[in-house]
Amino acid sequence: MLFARHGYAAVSMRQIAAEVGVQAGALYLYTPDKQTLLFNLMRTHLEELLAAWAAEPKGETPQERLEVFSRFHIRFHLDRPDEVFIAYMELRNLEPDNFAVIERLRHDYESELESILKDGSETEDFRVPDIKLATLAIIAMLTGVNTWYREGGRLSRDRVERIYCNMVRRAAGA
Amino acid sequence: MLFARHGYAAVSMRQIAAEVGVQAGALYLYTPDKQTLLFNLMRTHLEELLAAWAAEPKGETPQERLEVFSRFHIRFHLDRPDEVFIAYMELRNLEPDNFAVIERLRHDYESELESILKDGSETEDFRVPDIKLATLAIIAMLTGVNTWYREGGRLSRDRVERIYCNMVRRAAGA
DNA sequence: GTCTATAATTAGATAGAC
DNA sequence: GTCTATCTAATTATAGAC
Repeated sequence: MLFARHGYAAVSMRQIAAEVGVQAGALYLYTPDKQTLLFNLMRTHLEELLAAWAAEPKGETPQERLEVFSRFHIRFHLDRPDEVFIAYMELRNLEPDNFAVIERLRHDYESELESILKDGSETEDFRVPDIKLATLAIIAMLTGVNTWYREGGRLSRDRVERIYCNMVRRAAGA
Repeated sequence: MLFARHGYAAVSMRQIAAEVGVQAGALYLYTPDKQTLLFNLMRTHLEELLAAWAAEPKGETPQERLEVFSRFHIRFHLDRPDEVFIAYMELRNLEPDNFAVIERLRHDYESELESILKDGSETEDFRVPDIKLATLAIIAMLTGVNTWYREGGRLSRDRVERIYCNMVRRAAGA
């Protein structure tokens, strides 16, 4: 997607139209304006993320749940590099109302990991000095895969998932 | 800085001029064009990062060196949120030649952590299945602090540094 | 449903007065 | 060294033909 490669502000409606194969005016049959186009891309992405996580079979123990989450996060994000990039990079180009909606969705997702770490801390499966901080640190680490992973590179996806799972597990003090 | 808040492409030379307190034409006394302005911001930031790291007193053991690096990284990045944001977000707006220079500088910095992890793996201070991957994962985790940390928030900087050090140490299998 | 044409605005960059 | 004025090109969005 053009937004991912060049950024929302740098891409014109004409360029988008050319990529889709229509003239610029025709785009306005599908979106009221450029801002709404960006907003819907990001909203759809995050709603799909939450729906996919809800449909994921959960583990029993906190340790299993943490591993399931880590693998799910990497898999889902590597499958959608463009959408992930946009969802992280274009937040500042959202108008305030749209921004609030997106932030809410993102927070809902973070809460899923947070509750795993919280449960695991109470059962002493994990040892984290600060649950919120660990949540954000682990998500940052996992999402970082998207910045360097390339299909057909040195490491297979399964190998990457396994290594990151290991680091996450240890970062959580498991 | 305006580039950090709204993005390179979204900010006009007129807006920059207004912030500095001059008219648009006067900016071209200080930069040949907008692209060079962005490039110099990013280059200066990364050169200062490398210079500051070079001036940092290193530890003796791999474990000490990893802790020094983690604390240095967090401290330096929290001191310059705007520059960090720009250096990470505006890579795609650099022209190819400029991009190559910036990427080289970034890689030089990553190599510093990589060599710590490599040395520590050989002495068995650390246990990482893949050194390059651990390097990128740790840097992503540390840089993630900038996305949520706010001065005067719930946790002091020293506390944040300490917690992250702990997670990094564990992620490295120390 | 798509195109062409265009309105209204804004962009980066330059020229010349002072 | 800065400002005013301006050039050229590109922008979002709309109107109306087909």
